[in-house]
Formats: sequence, structure tokens, C-alpha cells
Amino acid sequence: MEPKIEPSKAELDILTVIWKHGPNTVRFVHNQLAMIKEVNYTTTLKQMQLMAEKGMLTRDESNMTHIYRAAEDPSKTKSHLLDRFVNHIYDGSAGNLVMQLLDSKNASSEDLKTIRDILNKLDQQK
Amino acid sequence: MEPKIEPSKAELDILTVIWKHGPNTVRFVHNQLAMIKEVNYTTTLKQMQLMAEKGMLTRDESNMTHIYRAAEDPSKTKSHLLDRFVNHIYDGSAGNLVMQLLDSKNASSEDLKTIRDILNKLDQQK
DNA sequence: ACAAACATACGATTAAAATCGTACGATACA
DNA sequence: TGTATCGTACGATTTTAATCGTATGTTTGT
Repeated sequence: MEPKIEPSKAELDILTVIWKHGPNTVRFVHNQLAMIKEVNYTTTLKQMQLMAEKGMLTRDESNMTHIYRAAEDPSKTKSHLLDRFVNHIYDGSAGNLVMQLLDSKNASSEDLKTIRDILNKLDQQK
Repeated sequence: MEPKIEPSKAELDILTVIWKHGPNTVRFVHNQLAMIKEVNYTTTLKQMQLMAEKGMLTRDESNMTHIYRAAEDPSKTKSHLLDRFVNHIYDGSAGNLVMQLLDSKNASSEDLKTIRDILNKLDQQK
């Protein structure tokens, strides 16, 4: 089944946990979620089961306690989401986005350095 | 009423049109939407009415054909969305986001120039 | 004046997302 | 061995988002 690459809100919350902590159990994911929102365990379970069904997650059933992992490479999914975001909100212009990012104080000075470094690296590649 | 700053998908589509073309009629917005998706006029109308009710749009009823406008400054809303996006997807790090933006081919060479310019401008401000 | 085109209002429906309750099998251990 | 705990499965419900149909009033052009 072609993996759906458009996670809903609740799904994204789950993906985020797995991206951050790697393949894990429902229990673990749920505990993480419970720290940021009120939700029943079976809700998380069901959600993850559905995500597995959709091909968004895969799971290892060899043990009773299943281990779920992201089906897609995180950076691929993120890149796709970013793409959509830029297109929708910033009219497809990454420059516009960065402008806003830097204009407001969303970017730390650390971020600025990171960005500069990336630009320099890109320069050298030419 | 405190304006809700979390537009749904359909709502965002509408906001996008208004951001791009300025205050406008339902008809106009609808025509724009109709170019990118199939939707009934009354659906758009209702949506915009609801958005007005929520405080996301305001409208001028002095003429029979109402004119809707964004209640919030676009850049404020966008900035908020961007913020949420960075927090959710990029762990709050703008640097991470830009890294991905530049690594993949989401950014045109034009974008690169824009970004460089912004950085330079920021430098001068110090 | 009248028909066609266009406007809003709004209840009702449909579709999608999210949540939960209950059943029931494994495991742990007092 | 029995009871508390932890696991999955899954139907059902609730909530939210999105869509549409119909009523009805205005404007426009002939």
C-alpha cells in the first residue's frame, strides 16, 4: 500500500515521538504524549494501529509487545511537509519563509550561525 | 471574541486567497478556490461566514455584497503558523529547518541570494 | 414587469478525525 | 493458583471539519 505522507495532527504527534526516540512501544509513545496532552492509552494504541495499517508506521510483532517504527525516512517526510508548508503559506518561496524566520525572533543567534555555515558550505561546493 | 489563530485546511485555503488578493467577496474567493479544487459556492460562503463568526475574518456588510478581510495581520498569522511548524517538526530549531530547506532542492538559487542578503542586513544592524 | 443571474442565510448532511469502552489473552509474582 | 498488570483487538461513539440543498431577497438587462 502506498504510504500516506500526510499525517493528521494526532498522527504527527505520534510520529514526532518516534522520530525523536526511535522505534518504540505504544506504551512509551503514549507516556510521552501524556506529558503534553490528556489522552487515553487505547486511543494512542488505536491511532498507531491505524497508522500501521495505512503504511505510515511498520511494526515488529515478533514479540507480544509490538515495536513500531516510522515507515518513511523522517527527513523525507519532514521535507515533504516543509514543501507543502512553503507552498501554502509562503507562496512557494523559501526565501520568503526565511525572511520571516529571521525577521521575527524565531531564530536564535545560534540558528543564524548554523545558517551562515550552511550557506558557506554550499558556496564551496561550487 | 478572541480570534482563533489555528485555521483548518479549508480555512487556510480561503485565507491564502485573501492574503494574496486583499479584501474580497465570496464570489471572488470562490472563483479562486474553484481553480484548484472542486467545491460548491455555498460551501465557500458558509465557510467564510463561519470564519467571520470565529473572528478569523471580518466583513463589511454596508453593501449587499459583503467584503471579507483577514482579521489578523497576515504576517502575524503566518509567523504563528511558522512557529508552530518549527516547534512541531524541527524541534524548535529554525536552524534545522533552514538546513533542510537548503539541503534539499526546496530553495532556488534566487532564494539563496535572498537569504544571503537578509543575513548581511542583519549583520549591519549590529 | 419579468426572467436570469447573483447575493446571503441557515438547517441538514456527509466525511473525516479522534476518542473511548470493553473484551480478552500474556505475564508477573505474592 | 489467583489476582493484578500489561498487552492487543476492535466496535462504537463523539467531535470536528467540510459540504451541500433550499429558501429567499436584490440587482440587472431586455
